[in-house]
Formats: sequence, structure tokens, C-alpha cells
Amino acid sequence: MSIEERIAAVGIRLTPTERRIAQAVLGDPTLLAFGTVSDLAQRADTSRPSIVRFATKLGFDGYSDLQNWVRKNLSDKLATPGQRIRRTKELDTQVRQDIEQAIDRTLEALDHASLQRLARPLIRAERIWILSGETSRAGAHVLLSGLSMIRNGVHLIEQHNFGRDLSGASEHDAVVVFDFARYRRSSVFAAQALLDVGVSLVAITDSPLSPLAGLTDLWCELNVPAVGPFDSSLPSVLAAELLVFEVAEELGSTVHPRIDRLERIWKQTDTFYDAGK
Amino acid sequence: MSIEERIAAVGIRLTPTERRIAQAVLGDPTLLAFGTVSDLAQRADTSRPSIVRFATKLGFDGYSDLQNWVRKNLSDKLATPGQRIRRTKELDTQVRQDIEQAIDRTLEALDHASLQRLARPLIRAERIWILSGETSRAGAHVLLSGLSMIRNGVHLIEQHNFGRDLSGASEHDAVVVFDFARYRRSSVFAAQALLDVGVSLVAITDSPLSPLAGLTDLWCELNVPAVGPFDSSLPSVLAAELLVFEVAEELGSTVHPRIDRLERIWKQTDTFYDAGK
DNA sequence: AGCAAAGTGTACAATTCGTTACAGTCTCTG
DNA sequence: CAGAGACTGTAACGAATTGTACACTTTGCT
Repeated sequence: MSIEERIAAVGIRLTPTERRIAQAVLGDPTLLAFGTVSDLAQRADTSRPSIVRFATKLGFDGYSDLQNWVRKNLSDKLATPGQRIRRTKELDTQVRQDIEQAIDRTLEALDHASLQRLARPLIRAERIWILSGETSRAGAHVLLSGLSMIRNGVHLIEQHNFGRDLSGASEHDAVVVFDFARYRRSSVFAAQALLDVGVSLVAITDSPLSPLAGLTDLWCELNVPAVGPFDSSLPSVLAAELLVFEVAEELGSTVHPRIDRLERIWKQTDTFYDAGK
Repeated sequence: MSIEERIAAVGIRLTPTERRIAQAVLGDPTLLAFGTVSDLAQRADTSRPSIVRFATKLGFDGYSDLQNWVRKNLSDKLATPGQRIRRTKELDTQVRQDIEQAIDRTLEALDHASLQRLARPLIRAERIWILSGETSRAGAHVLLSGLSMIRNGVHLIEQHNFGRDLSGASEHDAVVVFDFARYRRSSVFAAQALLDVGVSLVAITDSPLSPLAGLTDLWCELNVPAVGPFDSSLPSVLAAELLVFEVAEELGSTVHPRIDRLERIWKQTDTFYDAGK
């Protein structure tokens, strides 16, 4: 039941003053949710008690009661659309819900605008470095293998030799760091060091509280669910694939000859199983 | 600018208490819009002044200032209710649908019964070999890293040395092969050779027509969508995670001391970044 | 015209609010 | 181990909150 219906239900029984209040309320839905009695009184050009009486006439205990009711309704509306749908078909297991929600959120977090922002450094960069901890290695691998197919100079750095492999990084490079809760010291420090050199930093992490999110504007937040005893890699893999998608699209037709070449090599080395033979 | 970004901007400079507050705020977006200082303090298990300090650290004059800012942002969002939905329904629709369908199908294909069947060999096997081609490497990695945490003798074999590494396989072993359309010759032949030795073969593939599906009863079919120019790794990653989940559950409490040991090593080597310090 | 009832605003009481000052605790550092 | 500095909770205060009692005005009916 919405506030409109609630007002309509007592519509004809409203006094002139109460009618003005109703009009104000209907005109600005946030007024009830955020405003005080005084605010409403001023807006409806009346006194505070009239507001309270208005609330009681709608069937509430007082203004506070009315306001809480409105806020509750509004909270439900604000819940993500994915969440709302899931709630109804609750036959599924917890894991399934978690996974689908995580995928949904990832897709929402990486809408086209965000994706473009994050992908831009990866298009122009001379070299791309990919850093990742243990748990997010799958995403890092997907990014490596995808980007490698469409451009040169992509490197995945294992944590134990950050120092050695990154010493050649320059300001024309970009680095993508995957890191999730239980942030790795080495990832954070390496990212900081690279930033100091002037490398563009793209962070794939799981919270605005992540130390990485504080280092750069180019970050995105993923929701990482647990599948069994460990954290899922699905969000980071999806993020990596979307990034590859975006970069490929930006590079456009220049990637085609590259893929053709790859194809030729595969054919020559007889890589694939051909059922016809 | 969103509240998440605002928090991220000062992320690393937050004290432990403020971090708790941030978490509460990020967890429930309506808390800031509707809640009072006392509400927040109670939710974050701290005192009211800490809430105010949190607000000022974010760059506001006080809590009221912060709340008004949040409410204004929220009002703007409410003004255009279609915005949130429209954003996801644009160009991304096709990709999004494909992905969600692929996830759904994977979850359906790997219901509990199937999962049990596929996981059984992985519990008893002396050693586990994991084979994968280029495109499904992400799933293979997830399986390797997940299984390694809960049991011994798990090996990922790169394709170029199938022969060398697999020569020691015995009938007490199990092998998991990931392979998708454009089936790799090497994977298929290696699988065949292992079968001949008596190794249990679990195949993760994309069609009943796959050469692997013809070799064993223990196979599952995944639906692999395209994300951009390349095939997605999501289904194979999900399958791997579900397998790990199942194996972990079957092994039960025997995995706990193993994980504890890992935890201790991490702590000793100071692997993680602890913002609280 | 007179009177009752409904409508409305003023005044006040009781909370609760956000904020500030201050003191205690913990953590580094020399 | 002493002391400085950061961190955090307690106490207190003025401002603002809601709700209610009461008085004034308007309305409508006899």
C-alpha cells in the first residue's frame, strides 16, 4: 500500500488544511521521508499540530509513526532490483542466490560508463602489468589471456617477484591490481610504488575501504560471495572478461588481423581435434 | 560523487572505529539517510561523538551536513525512478542475458546428485591431475587452488608436457579435464591414454558431442557464452568452485586443521595488509 | 440569534537531537 | 620506561524534535 492510496482512502474526509498538507506530500515524496513536522507545516502553510492530526487521521499513531512507515516502504524500493526478484523465488539454495546476486551486482557496477573509464588506460598503455593475490588469480589469468590476444605488452606478475619484474615500469604503462578482503601487503605496496612512478592504476577490489580504492579513482567494487569454504572467483573473472570486451571494442578492427594470425598458428600446429578426421 | 567514493577517498586514513561505522553505512544505505546519530552509533557499536568525527573526516561540517548531502543525492535518484533499470537494459542486455543464462544452466546441470557423482573420484583418488586448454585455464586454476587447500596431491598439467608429467599416473588417480569447443587434440589424446591406465576421468565440457563425453560417464555439460570476442570462463570457474565445495563437504572436518595451518603460515609471513595497525 | 461542534493555531512539556569539552586508554617513540 | 600523540567514550548543554492541552475562530443548525 502506497502513501497515495492511503491518502485516497480518507480523501473526502480531509479538512481544507489537511488537503493542503496532502497536496504538499503528494507533490514531493521525499518530504515525508526526510522532513520534520515543522518542515511540512511550513510547506503546507499551516501549524505543526495540524500535521500531527493529519498523520493520525491516516491511521497512524502520530507523525513519527507515519514517517517510519514511509521510510520502510522507501527502503524496500531502494533495494536492488536483482534482490527483489530473488526474494520471491526462494526455493533455491543460498549459494545459488549469492552467486546470482554477485553476478548481477558485478554487471551493475561495471556498466558501460564505468567500463570505459577503467579500460581507457589499458588501451593507450605501452605495457600492462597485472598483479593479483592468490584468491583472485583466476580473474588475473583471464585478463592476461584475453588482453594478450588483442594487444602486446601484457604481463602477469606473480607476487613473489614484484620487485624484479616491475622495476622496468614507466609512466606510459598501466597496472591492473586484483585484490580482495585480506588485502595482500605486497599488492598494496607494489601498487603504491607504481603510482609513484606515474603508472596508471586500475584496481579491482571488494570495498571502498580497500587500501587500493584509496590510491586511485580508477577502481571498481565487486561483491564476492563464498562458495563453500572459499571466496568465489566469479566476480573477478567476469570483471576481467568485461574489461577485455571493452578494450577489444575500443581497439576495433585492429585486433582482427591479430586474431587471424593466431588462428593460422593454431591450424599449422594442428592444435585442435577435428572429429571429421 | 557517491558515498562509496567519498569513503574510499579517505579509506586508508580511517581508524578502526570509523571503519566499523563505514561498514555499517555501506551495508545499509538507508542508515545515513534516515538514521540519527544514535542509531548509527548503536549499529556500529560505538559512541555518538565517533559518528560526528566520522562525518567531519569525510569532509562535512557535522553529521547533519553529511545527512543532508546523502538525502539530496537520494532525492535526485528518486526523481528518475527509471534510471536504475534503464541503465542495465541498454546495450548490455544481450551479454547480460547470456551470462545469467549460462550461470543458471551451470547450476542446474550441477545439481547435488550430479555434483556428488563427479566429486566422488576426487575424494578417494591418491593424486588428482587437472588438464586444460588455453580457454578454460581459469576454471582449471580455480580447481587447482581450491583442491590444494583441502587435500594433497593435486597437480595442474600444462598442455605442452602432458607426456612427461602424466607418465606417473596410476589407477588410483583421478583426472579432471576441461575442454570446450575447438577441442584440443592433446587433451583428448591425453584423456584417452589415462583412461587406458585405469585413471578415473571427469570431464567438464560443453556438449554431449564432445569427444570427451564419449570417453566417460563422469562428465557434465556447460553452456559457454561469448563475452566480447572470446568465450567466457565463467561456467568452468563456477563448475570448479562447486566441485571444490562438494569435495570439501565430503571431506568434512578433516579439512579444518589443514586450513588452520595455512592461516598460521600466512600470519607468520605477514602476508596480509592490516589497516587497523 | 444562539449554541454546539468542528477546525485550527498558540503555548508548553518531555524527549531526543547534534555537538563540544574533557578525561581516560592505548600505542608508538626515544 | 617515560612521555607525546592518537583514539575513543562519558558528561553536559543548547537547540530542535514530537505530542498535547487549551483557547480562539469558524461553521452550520435550530
